[in-house]
Amino acid sequence: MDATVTLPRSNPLVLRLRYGADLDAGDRALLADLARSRRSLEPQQDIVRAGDRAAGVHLVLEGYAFRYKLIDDGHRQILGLLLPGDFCDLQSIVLGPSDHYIAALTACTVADIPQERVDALVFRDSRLARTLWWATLVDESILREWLASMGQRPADKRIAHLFCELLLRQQLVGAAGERDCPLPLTQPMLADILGITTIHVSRILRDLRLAGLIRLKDRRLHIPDVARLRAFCDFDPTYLHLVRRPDLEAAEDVAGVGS
Amino acid sequence: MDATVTLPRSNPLVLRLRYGADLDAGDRALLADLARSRRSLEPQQDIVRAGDRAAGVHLVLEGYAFRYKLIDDGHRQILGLLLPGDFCDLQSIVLGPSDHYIAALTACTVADIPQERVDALVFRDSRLARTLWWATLVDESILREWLASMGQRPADKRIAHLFCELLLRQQLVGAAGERDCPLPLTQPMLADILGITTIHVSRILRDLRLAGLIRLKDRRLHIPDVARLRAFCDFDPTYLHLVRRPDLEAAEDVAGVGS
DNA sequence: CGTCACATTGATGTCTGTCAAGAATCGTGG
DNA sequence: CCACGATTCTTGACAGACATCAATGTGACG
Repeated sequence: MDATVTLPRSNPLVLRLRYGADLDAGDRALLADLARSRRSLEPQQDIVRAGDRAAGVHLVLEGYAFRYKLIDDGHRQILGLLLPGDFCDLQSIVLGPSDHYIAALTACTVADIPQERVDALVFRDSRLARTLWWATLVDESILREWLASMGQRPADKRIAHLFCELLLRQQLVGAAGERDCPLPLTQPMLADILGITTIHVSRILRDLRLAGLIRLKDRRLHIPDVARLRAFCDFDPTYLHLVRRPDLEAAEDVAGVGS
Repeated sequence: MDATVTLPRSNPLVLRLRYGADLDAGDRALLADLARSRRSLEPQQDIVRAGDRAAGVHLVLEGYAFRYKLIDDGHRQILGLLLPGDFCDLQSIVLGPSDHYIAALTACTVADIPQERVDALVFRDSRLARTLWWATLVDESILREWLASMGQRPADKRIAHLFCELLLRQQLVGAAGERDCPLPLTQPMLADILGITTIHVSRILRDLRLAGLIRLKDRRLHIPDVARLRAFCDFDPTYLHLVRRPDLEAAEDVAGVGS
């Protein structure tokens, strides 16, 4: 619960957005500047509440956060995990009040960014526009994968798939090793992510442990053989969109980016 | 399967995007112009294939389309339905090759729009930028609701919730009445949407019919008492973001929209 | 008229949920 | 340092939802 997620040396936002576009020093400076006003949050503290008028855009700098919805007054469905470098509610500048909740999972540092600043970046500078939009689209892509997982994968592979994703996403921001990463998720949280009960999470984790696929200790996840776990759950990282595409440069020219 | 979805009198794209921003005549003309090159598709014909280099952006003008993923070679998970006025792959101008498939569900008319044209609109004109981005963000919001539904609602309420959503989304583009709308989904399709088997879909539909909540005839869905069905499945349309927000105008001023 | 996909129903099995009860862990305060 | 409560985590017994297997009926279409 209080496992501290390592702070990457560089700005996690810049680390993440490398995959969105090739940013120059000026772009990076603009991005880094967004993270100036920092705020610390307790675990479980809400960052965004559904229906609230958006005061600004929030960015996770340290720790984990998560999105969730409440269904039928009592059931909570976790909709996604937010790691350092992820925007919580970039969409609010367009959509307005959020339709879901966002809360700190671990102790967190977040940046509060005034709407207008992001707004100006998004709708004036086309390369940054592309990059910030890219960030929301990757979110959407991850949601599609989670939905596919929920619908078609049995619970054990669903957990395994989630673990593969978390290892990789944390590696992106320098918060994980080759075969291990922080995993500050309690079993009740995992249950809400996977749409199953805590009790089942416990049993499945035991089975995965017995199969030698994972090891959990001190709120860290160890994966002895990443390839084996990936094969087990049919993990294909394409949906994270981590490859720079050669054809994007051409598209950027068309859009008239040439600084 | 071959039920023809009514063509709204006005351009469905313009009808849909009304909720994204207040567009002037010039904006509407630009949007309408996007839909000039039309193409007809057979049911089940793929519009976008995962991994393919994106040739352009696709827009549904008539009929239904759907997104899906294939898991473990054989299991298909439907990730969303695309109705007239919905972009299939607006995200491709930023993300590149799609990470999922998109196919026609009924006979469809789609517009093929060259990447560059959308690209120019998105990254040059800030009001249209906001509007097109809005469209993708609503997609994302619907995905979150589907995921929540999948994780926390039992199958019967999941179907009911889907039906409420479909009735409303079709009303938006003038393709539905007060209490009925086209429903060109076969039971195997519904099964893939809900993550259950065809057999179960059949039984659940029977139960809903016996409960007097729905009637299905000639590929149309009739909902005798919409309020009752909404109550049954806890349907709250907030996630569709159909309200214009007063504070957006202010934000638009900041972004320098005032044409 | 035969084929094929869709739709319906029954019998049975399995995954996951519910109920119940301990055990382990952790933060807090005495 | 220990005690305490509060979460977690774990395990068992049982029930229910949904899957699988099988069979039959229906309708569209060549």
